[in-house]
Amino acid sequence: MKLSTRTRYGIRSILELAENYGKGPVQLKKIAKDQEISIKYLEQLVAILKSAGIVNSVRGAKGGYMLAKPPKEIKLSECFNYLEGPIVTVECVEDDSYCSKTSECITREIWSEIQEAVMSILRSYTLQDLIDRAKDCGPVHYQI
Amino acid sequence: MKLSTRTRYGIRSILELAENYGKGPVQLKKIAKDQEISIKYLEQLVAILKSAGIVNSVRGAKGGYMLAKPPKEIKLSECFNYLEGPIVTVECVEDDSYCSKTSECITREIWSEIQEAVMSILRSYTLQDLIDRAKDCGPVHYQI
DNA sequence: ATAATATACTACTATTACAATAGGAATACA
DNA sequence: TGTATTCCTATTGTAATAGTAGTATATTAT
Repeated sequence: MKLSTRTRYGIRSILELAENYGKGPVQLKKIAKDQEISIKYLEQLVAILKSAGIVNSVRGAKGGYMLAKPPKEIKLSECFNYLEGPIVTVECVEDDSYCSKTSECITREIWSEIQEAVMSILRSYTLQDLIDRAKDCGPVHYQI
Repeated sequence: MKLSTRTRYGIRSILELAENYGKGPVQLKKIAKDQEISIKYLEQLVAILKSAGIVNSVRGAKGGYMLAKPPKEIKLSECFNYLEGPIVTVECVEDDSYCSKTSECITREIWSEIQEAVMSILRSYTLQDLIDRAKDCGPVHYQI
């Protein structure tokens, strides 16, 4: 149950965009340097976020990326879902028809419970919450 | 964040042992058949549980495996930890020295929170709870 | 004793998902 | 026109998971 680098890098990048919300596009070159991530790998991560509608892009010179909505309106759960993929501990939790016994399966209930607990925590934070808390405690560090 | 088959098969097997607690050893041959798992693969999973002290074994003809303690005294969290490995969303959650910024890192707090939520759910169930709930709702199904 | 049954141990192979690299096309600005 | 940037897609590398195989060792039953 380790987070993938896709999720870790992706969220670091989103937070950098959140800090710069309203200040025009941020180039991948800058994010790559700040976060010490390969720019080519970053391109792919950001593509996921773009197709998810979380970020917008401007092509060409002076282009870059920006959040599609104010940080206050983006929940951590959204970002997580697209980067890490839907949290599915076991298939049957999402797909009733995966197994004929879902309605009577005890373990399935527990995986559902866990999944819901994780999502509920992620839903409770917006990007704005994160950058605010960062400011409260001094310099911004996103080591996720 | 999908569970490995190691965890899924492992817990299914443990539950079968829990059902048979006090009735002498259960052979892998039987578990393998009941749960539709390769017996050779099962050997390895059970070896993990044995070295963890969760199950005991009896060698030779009429041998097999059994829980080392009553189902009531085995928490799901224990089994999970040994099978899936410790839940570590990011390294820094467990290892303060992993990063010099842990004390000021906001995202780290959130991963800690999630990790603790998952563990607390797993800690709240014993194997006995699971087999009891199974009996409440009819035939026993462990499709985990 | 010997045969049958079962765990114990160790090595190997296959498959998959993740991580990262690479090259070039399209777009926009100056 | 040249430079900076995103966009697209193919390829490769790497590590973890999943599964197979063979043989050794212990116990029971005949």
